[in-house]
Amino acid sequence: MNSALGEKIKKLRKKEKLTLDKLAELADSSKSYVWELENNTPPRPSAEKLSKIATALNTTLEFLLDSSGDVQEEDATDVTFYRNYRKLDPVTKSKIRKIVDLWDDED
Amino acid sequence: MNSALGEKIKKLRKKEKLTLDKLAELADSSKSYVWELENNTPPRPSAEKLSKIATALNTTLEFLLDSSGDVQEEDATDVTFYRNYRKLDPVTKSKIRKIVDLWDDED
DNA sequence: GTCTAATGTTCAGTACACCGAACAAGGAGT
DNA sequence: ACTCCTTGTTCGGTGTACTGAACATTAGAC
Repeated sequence: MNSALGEKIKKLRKKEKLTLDKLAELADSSKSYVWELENNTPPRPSAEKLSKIATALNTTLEFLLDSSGDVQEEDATDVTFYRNYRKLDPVTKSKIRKIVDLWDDED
Repeated sequence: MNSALGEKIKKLRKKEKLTLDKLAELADSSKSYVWELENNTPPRPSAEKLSKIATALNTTLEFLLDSSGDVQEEDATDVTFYRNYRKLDPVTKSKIRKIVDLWDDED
């Protein structure tokens, strides 16, 4: 079904210059399974495993699962941005949201 | 391990006034399994299932998996905000990021 | 070319995800 | 009380996630 997942993982792993073994270690997994993820793509991998793999690859689970296109060049920055944003207090958040809404409207 | 996951799902489901059956249907699952998720908490549920459940509950997988505290009151808005943000073009994104960084610095 | 070390691939086995269907417990009527 | 309907719970079975260890391949070094 989701053969894109494997491609993404492999691509990101290469980008980070990690071996199967190393990624497996970082993600608390086994290299054999990481290999299967990249090539055979098991139908329903666990959220925990994928989540660990995602953080090891500096991306998010949501990105890995998203069936939409690639992009990913600035994915890492987007992720950290969101992490920072979420830690802000509600008031600041809403201020930011308003600003973004302005940009979002023109079109 | 993660008994918080079950609690979160149950809480959110009640909040959305959904029955086990309804949530299962929305999330393409079975009520028996949703029940297990809420009570027995299986050790490694699949990312896909949890992801569908997350969207059915208007939250994100990351939030469900996060072992940190609750918050969640404005989780829904945060989520949609991030979804909107990601669709913006890189230039606009970086402008916004700069703005947020300003707020992030005071502390 | 050979040797070695690192990386990648395969395979068999155990534990569990996930489902359908049966069963139990409310709850609202009468 | 009893009936009906909705919701929640239990249980057995099938397929597969995930692992460790064996095996294969590649890449240097000599």
